[in-house]
Amino acid sequence: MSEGLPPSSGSSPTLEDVARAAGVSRATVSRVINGIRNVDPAIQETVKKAIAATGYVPNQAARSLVTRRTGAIALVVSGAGDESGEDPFPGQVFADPFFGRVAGGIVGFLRPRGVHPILMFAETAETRAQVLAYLRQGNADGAVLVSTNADDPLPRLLVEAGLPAVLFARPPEPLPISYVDVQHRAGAKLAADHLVARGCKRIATISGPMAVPASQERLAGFRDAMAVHGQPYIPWVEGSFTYPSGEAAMERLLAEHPDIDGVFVANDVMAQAALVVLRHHGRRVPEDVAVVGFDDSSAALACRPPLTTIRHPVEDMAAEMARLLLAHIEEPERQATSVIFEPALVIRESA
Amino acid sequence: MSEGLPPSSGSSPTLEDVARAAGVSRATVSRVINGIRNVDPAIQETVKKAIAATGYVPNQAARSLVTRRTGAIALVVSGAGDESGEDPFPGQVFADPFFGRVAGGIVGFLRPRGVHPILMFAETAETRAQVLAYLRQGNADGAVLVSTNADDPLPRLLVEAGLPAVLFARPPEPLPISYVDVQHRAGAKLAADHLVARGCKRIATISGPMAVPASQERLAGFRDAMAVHGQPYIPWVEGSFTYPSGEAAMERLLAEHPDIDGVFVANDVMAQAALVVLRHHGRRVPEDVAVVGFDDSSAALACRPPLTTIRHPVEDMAAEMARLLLAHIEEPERQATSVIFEPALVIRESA
DNA sequence: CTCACCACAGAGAGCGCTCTCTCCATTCTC
DNA sequence: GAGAATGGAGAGAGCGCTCTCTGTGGTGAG
Repeated sequence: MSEGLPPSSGSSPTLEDVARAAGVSRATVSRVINGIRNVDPAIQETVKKAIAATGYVPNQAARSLVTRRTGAIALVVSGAGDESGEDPFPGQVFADPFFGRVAGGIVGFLRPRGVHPILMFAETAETRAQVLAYLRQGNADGAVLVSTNADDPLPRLLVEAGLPAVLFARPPEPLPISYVDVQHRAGAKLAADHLVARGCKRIATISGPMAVPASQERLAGFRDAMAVHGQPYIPWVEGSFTYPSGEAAMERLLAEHPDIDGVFVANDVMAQAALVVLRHHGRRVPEDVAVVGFDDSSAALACRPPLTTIRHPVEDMAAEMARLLLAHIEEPERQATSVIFEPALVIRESA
Repeated sequence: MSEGLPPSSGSSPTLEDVARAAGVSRATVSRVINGIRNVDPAIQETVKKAIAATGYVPNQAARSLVTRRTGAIALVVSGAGDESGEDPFPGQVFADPFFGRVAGGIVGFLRPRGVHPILMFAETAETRAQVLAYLRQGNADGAVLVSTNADDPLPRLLVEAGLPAVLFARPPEPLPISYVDVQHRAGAKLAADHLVARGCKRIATISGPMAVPASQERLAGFRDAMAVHGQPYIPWVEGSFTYPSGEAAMERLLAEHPDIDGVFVANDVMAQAALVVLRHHGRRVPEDVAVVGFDDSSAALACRPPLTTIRHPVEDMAAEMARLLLAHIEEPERQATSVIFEPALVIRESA
């Protein structure tokens, strides 16, 4: 059939092999593969047959070398800022449904575009350097960064290195970098308004860690809205977004304010814990104490009773992050932008 | 200082730039970077200074082109075998704590070795082809595969393509491919023995989907052990490892066998649902009904009461998968091997 | 003193691809 | 019907790196 020798066995066929099989030049095969420019339909057909016959697959490394694109992006979970040499692996990160939703949103957007995320963690100075080096080596074209810590230096490092990156949540320090976020204050206001509308009189709140800007916003938004309702003083305990911290916070709240009849908890995981503590103390939800969470994560549905919460469109936000990142990669001079999402009240049974 | 021109601004410095700055050849710089062979210590020092001065970072694409290694591996979650053109993105996969543990174990092992996993999903014939093409293009050196479905064709496709791969769980059809697994039968026996030792007399079980070999094994192991204890007939309802299926299964079990006093549930997520249903029906756990789960996932601790369960060393298994994969990449002719882990009973409060 | 040997460093050939530039054959314009 | 414009294909120069091969100076053996 073909007059060329079969491609040297062992290694896969190259463009050259296909070109020989099709009786055309390397350049023409390349054009057909990349679907560009003017190639005679008949020749196109011949080339496609040759590709199928040889079982040709383009070599990504060779392609990247000249295009300076890898078609991969890094999904970086950046964190605690533990500056010791130690590098405790944050296995629990994956356990958080929040991370799962982010990953899901990103993969959902990228997959149809043939881009796949490379999972990376950066907890220490050393691993941050690793991430930076990894990107500068051209292993990925850019990064989507989910920072769990306010004083994470990675966003700044990425900007300084001129690497395309998009953040989840507004960076604490002003930085020319694109990000997506949700209107935390507006969400907290929805919770406050709902609790007040329900008739709750003695309302308290469990916040997230004050080191996280989102926590500050939710707390401030909640307080502001409650002040508008005539309640400037709100009992408040700080949690850390984890289940145990939610338990502890709710216990403390009940001990200090046994008469509360409504609680706004800054995320669903802590709210789930709060529900268990309330039941344990014989409080009925929502009859005795109404509870509103934040996030509308899978935890909200696993709660008994199902949790009334503030929907945080994490998947959409994650998809938007991916979209912004691809845009920045495509157009390096593009200005940093922010995309802010609207939260929404989701009424279930806990309030 | 250096006599060469500064590297052309805009693009990053190359080996050539460093070589010029150090006054040596490209080959020598390459030797220093890769830490091989005999290079005069004085020259080594000069080269290192030049690298620091120029801010040189090796280009991974160029390196991959000649070494035929990328230093990346694919973490593939392969699934439902939905052969329609549709490709419903399995967002819920991430919600499953099991997946999180696998990812955690793999990242924990790979990260210190500078390897990062590329997250991929393969649910349809089309996406399976995508994964295969991705690997053949040399985007990753091999794959670690977590299959959620028994008749997943991907393992076979990987073997046929001669791509290094390691599976989580034994493949249903015999295949020359390495895998890790746990002794499901032995784990189920631990559960059976524990329930019997507790004094349970009317024991039932909720299994996983029969399409999954692990589910079959757990059920068979449980039945065998119970038969040894003189109870050959065990009420049984099939679930699908999800929370709602656990709810439904427990409801049905209670309806059909209201007098049961012990249940073995084939995973923790369904056990969590079962606990809620039991409480809802006024059954005390473990006083009225003892419950044993399987996996020892994060769900086990989130249960009230905390779940007695069978520990499935998922993280260790995932790390072993990664180890095996790197070994196969290193040594392509290596024989396929299996590594089977021991389960263990973890006694908490539910039984 | 000559020769073999070793330790190093440089030269240079690719790895497989993209993309510009060049060239040729048409078709169009007047 | 001559010249210009245009569609379509090939030639060839790299992209940045690794690695083999070659070359050279210094050392030990005979």
